[in-house]
Amino acid sequence: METVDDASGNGRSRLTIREVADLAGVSTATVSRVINGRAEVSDKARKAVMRVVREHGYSTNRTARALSGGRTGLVGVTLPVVHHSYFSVILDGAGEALYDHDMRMVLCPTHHEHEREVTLLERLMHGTTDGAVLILPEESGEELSGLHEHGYPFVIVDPYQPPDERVPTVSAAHTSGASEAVEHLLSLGHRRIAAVTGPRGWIATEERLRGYRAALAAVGVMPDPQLEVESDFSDRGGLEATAALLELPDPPTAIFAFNDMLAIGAMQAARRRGIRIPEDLSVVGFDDTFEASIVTPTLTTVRQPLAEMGRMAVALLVRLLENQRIEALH
Amino acid sequence: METVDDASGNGRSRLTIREVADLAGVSTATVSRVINGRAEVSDKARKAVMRVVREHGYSTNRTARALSGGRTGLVGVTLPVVHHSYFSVILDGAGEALYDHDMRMVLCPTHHEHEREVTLLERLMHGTTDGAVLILPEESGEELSGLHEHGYPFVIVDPYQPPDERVPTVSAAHTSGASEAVEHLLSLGHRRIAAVTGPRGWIATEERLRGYRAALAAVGVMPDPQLEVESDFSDRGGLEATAALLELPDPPTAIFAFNDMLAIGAMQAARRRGIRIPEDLSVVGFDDTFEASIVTPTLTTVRQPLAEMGRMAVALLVRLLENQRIEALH
DNA sequence: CGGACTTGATGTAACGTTTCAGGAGTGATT
DNA sequence: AATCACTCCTGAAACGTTACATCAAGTCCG
Repeated sequence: METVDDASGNGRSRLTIREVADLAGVSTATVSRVINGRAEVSDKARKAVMRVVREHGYSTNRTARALSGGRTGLVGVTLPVVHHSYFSVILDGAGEALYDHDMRMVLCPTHHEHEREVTLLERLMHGTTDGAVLILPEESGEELSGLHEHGYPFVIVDPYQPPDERVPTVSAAHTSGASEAVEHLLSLGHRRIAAVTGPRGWIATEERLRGYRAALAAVGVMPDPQLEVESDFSDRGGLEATAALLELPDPPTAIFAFNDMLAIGAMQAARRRGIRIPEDLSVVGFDDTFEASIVTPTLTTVRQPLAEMGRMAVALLVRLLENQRIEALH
Repeated sequence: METVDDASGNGRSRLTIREVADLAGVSTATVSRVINGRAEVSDKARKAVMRVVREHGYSTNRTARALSGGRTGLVGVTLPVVHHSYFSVILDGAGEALYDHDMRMVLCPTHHEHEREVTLLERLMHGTTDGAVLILPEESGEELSGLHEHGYPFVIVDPYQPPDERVPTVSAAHTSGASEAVEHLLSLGHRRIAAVTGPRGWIATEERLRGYRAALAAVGVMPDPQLEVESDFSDRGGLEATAALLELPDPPTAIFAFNDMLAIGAMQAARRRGIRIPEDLSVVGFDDTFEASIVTPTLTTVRQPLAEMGRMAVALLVRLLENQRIEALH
C-alpha cells in the first residue's frame, strides 16, 4: 500500500514526449527527432533534450508509435507446439533473426487446432503485428491464399501441402535429404530398407518418399509396398509402425524413419524385441534434433538446417515488410 | 504487381470505426459499444451496426485500443533459451494459460545475456506489454526489486537467487524433490551417492543440495565433500563431472544429477568407461523432461510440474493486472 | 403538472506518437 | 536592399480507439 512514491510509477507513470518537450523548452516534434536520431536538430536543442531524458528518464511508448507510424515492430509466429525440438529450433532461429532486426515475436501455439489458428491469425492481422511466420500451418491452401490476397505479409515454413505459388515459403530439402539417408543405408549393404513415413499427403512425407524410392531405384531395388508404413511423426507412432514391420515374414534389415521421433520409436520397438541396433537393424532418422544425439546408440540422422530455416523465413518477411513500406510511399 | 484490387488491402485497408459509424448512421461510441457487447444500445442502432460489420467486415484495431485503453493484451515472457525442454515446457504452460485469458505472449529469448535481458525488459515495459513472466531471469535481486518498485507487473519463475519478498515468484519444490531422489537411491541400498550439482549460488542448486544432504543425514550417512561436484546443468558438464567422479579411488555407486541434462551426461560418461547402468552405477535425474524418457535405460527422475509452473505464473500475473486495474479506478 | 431520476444515445476529448506544411532566423548572392 | 537558399524548429493534424460528460426523452412521484 505504501509504495515509495518518489520514483515509483504507481501514481504518475513516466514522462510523455510532451512533458519532455516542455521541460527542454522545445516542441514535441524536436524531441521526436532527437529520440529517433534524425538529423536537422541543432546541438543546443539536442543537448537540452538529452539532458531532460537523462535526468528524468524517458522511453517512447511503443503503442503510440505503432498507432501513429503504422508499424508495431511485432511479428506473429504460429506453430503447432513449442515443446518439440523440431519447432523450437526453428523458433530459435526466427527469434534470433527478429532480434537482429529489433523486432519482437508474438508466439501463438496452435496445438494443431485449425480453429484456433484461424482466430489467432485474424487477431494478429488487425493491428497487433506487422506480419507473421507460420510454421507448419494448419490452414488450407485456399485460406492461405486468401490471407495473402488480403495484403497481410506472411511467410510459411515447412508447409503441409504445396502452397500458392505467390506465397513466400521456406522448406527443407526433403527429397535429396531422404535420398542421402537411403544411400547411406545402401552403402552399408542393406537392401531391404523400410520407410516409416509421416502422414500421407503432407509435403514432407511425399517428398521424402520420393527421395526414398528414387534412391532405391537408382541401385535397382524394387520398392516393396509392405516396407512403406504410414505413421505420424511421433515416437509412439514409430514404435508401432516398427513393431508391425518386424512382424513381417521377411522383415527389413534397415529402417529409414522420416523424422527423429519416429526413429526413436523404432529403436524402442527393436529393443523390446531384443533386436540389437545397429548389429541386427540399422535405423536412420531425419532432422538431426537434439534427441538424436542422446539416445543409445547415437542416431544417424539427416541434418536439417532448422535454425537457418527460421532465420530465412524472417529474412523473407522483412523483405516483404520493406516492399510494403516502399509501396506505401507511392 | 497486378493484385486484385477488389477486396485486397493493398490500396485502402479495412474499415475504421468511424467509417462503420458513418455507414450505420450512428456515432463511433455506439459502434464501440456494439462491438464490445456492452449494454445500453438501442436495438435499432445495434442492428444497423451489425449489418455494416457483416457486409463490410470490421475488426477493431488492437493498437488503437491499446493506446486508448491502456492495455495491450500482451505479456512479455523472457527465458534463456527456447530450445530446451525445461524452458519450453514452462513456456507451453504459460502460453496455454495466457490463451485462456485471451492474451498473447511476446517471446524474448535472452541467451543468458544480462545486457539483452535488461534492454528487452526496458522495451517491454514501455507500452508493448501489460506485464511479464520472467523465467530464470538473469537480473540481480536489486534490479528486479527496482523493476517492481517501478510498478511494472511481473512474476518470476524459478529465480536464480532469492528474490525480494514482495516480488511474486513461482519455484519448484527443490529440497523435497532432491530428498526423494536420494531416498530412492538409498532404498536401493546405495550409500556412496554422489551429487552432480548446478552452479553454486543458484537457488536450484543450493536447495537441492540441502535436500540431498538432509536425506543422507537422515540415515546417518556422512556427506563426503569429494562426492559433491559442481557443474552447469548441461549434458557436457554432467559428462565431465561424472568422469571425474569415476576416477576417484573410491568411486560412488550412485549419482544424483541435479537435472536431466546432467544425468544424461553422466550416463554417457559411464558408458564410455564401460560401466553399466543400472548394474554398476545408478543414476537419478531431476525435472522429468522428455529426454529422460528416451535414453537407455530410461532415466529415473524427479518429476517437476513445469507446465503447471508456467500456468501458475500467468495466474499470478493476471491477478496483479487485475489489482492494478482496480487501483486505477480509485 | 413540474421537477428529480432513469435510460438511451451521442459528441468529443483524451491516449502518445510521428509527420507534414510551413515559419523564423541567418548568411550569401545579386 | 531585396531575394534566395538553407537550417532549425513549431503547431497541428493524423492514427483508431475508449470513456467521460452531455443531452434528449421518458417515467415516476409528490
